[in-house]
Amino acid sequence: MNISDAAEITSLPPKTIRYYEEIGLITPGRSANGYRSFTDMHIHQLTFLAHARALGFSVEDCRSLLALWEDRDRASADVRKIAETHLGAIEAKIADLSAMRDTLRHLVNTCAGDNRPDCPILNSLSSSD
Amino acid sequence: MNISDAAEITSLPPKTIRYYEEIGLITPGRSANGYRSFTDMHIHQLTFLAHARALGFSVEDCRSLLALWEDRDRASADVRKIAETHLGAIEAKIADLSAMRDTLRHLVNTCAGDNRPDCPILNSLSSSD
DNA sequence: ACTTGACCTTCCAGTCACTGGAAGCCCTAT
DNA sequence: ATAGGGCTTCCAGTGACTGGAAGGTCAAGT
Repeated sequence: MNISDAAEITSLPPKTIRYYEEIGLITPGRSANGYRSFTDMHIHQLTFLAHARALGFSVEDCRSLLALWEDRDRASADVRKIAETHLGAIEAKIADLSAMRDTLRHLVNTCAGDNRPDCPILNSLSSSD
Repeated sequence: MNISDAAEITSLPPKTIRYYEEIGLITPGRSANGYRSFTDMHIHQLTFLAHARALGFSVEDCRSLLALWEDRDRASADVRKIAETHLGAIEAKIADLSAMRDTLRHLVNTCAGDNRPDCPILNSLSSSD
């Protein structure tokens, strides 16, 4: 299977698949003409990677998760630890963004948004407290 | 005022201040010895930038906001538009992250996290549906 | 046989907003 | 004179791709 088929099946761009090979996440074979050749195993790996990335895991986390997935002697605790750490990071990011959202919402709501220059948004950004 | 004083006052790293000059956000003068020289105006600008960045505005948004701030004939509508767009982006990001968080939380909660290899997290990542 | 067009390949550069580090100049205090 | 700290510039790296150029390969149509 060539790269565009793998791309279609996994919904990953060909560029991304090449990148994953470059950083050693997958190692597809090569056909006689030099084209990458993807087997079902590679498709499974790419699907796994796509799902993990969609959950926001870093590529390095994905590397670890993929290794655990392929290790029949893994402990689920190792997987869970990675997931918990990531979950914590996501929750922290949500908290940060929520604080920004609240502040911004307030500022947007108090700004007239007309032709006049007075603007609580700018006032807030320039205030030193 | 030298860069380390400006950095302390604004809580911005010296490197960041140099970067802001490099990309044309600020244009501090130079002392005879070649050191950057920061006036109150620059401190105000840097403070403004630090606040805007803390609210998640991109550097390019910051450039626009700074220009509006310094334009006495601005329309607050222009400021508000930038803020609204950014607010929308933040809300979208929160929605994305919240979906990830919910999925991850569920997976983490259903994973035993012990020495056994069975792991709903890996099962979920490898499932094709 | 030839051409067209869609594939595929590699390699280089750019994204965003810094951040680290090296090499070297400047200033003050001892 | 020297030691230290602060300042300068420049280069490279971060994460995870993404765009584009230059060129090889393949199948179909004429």
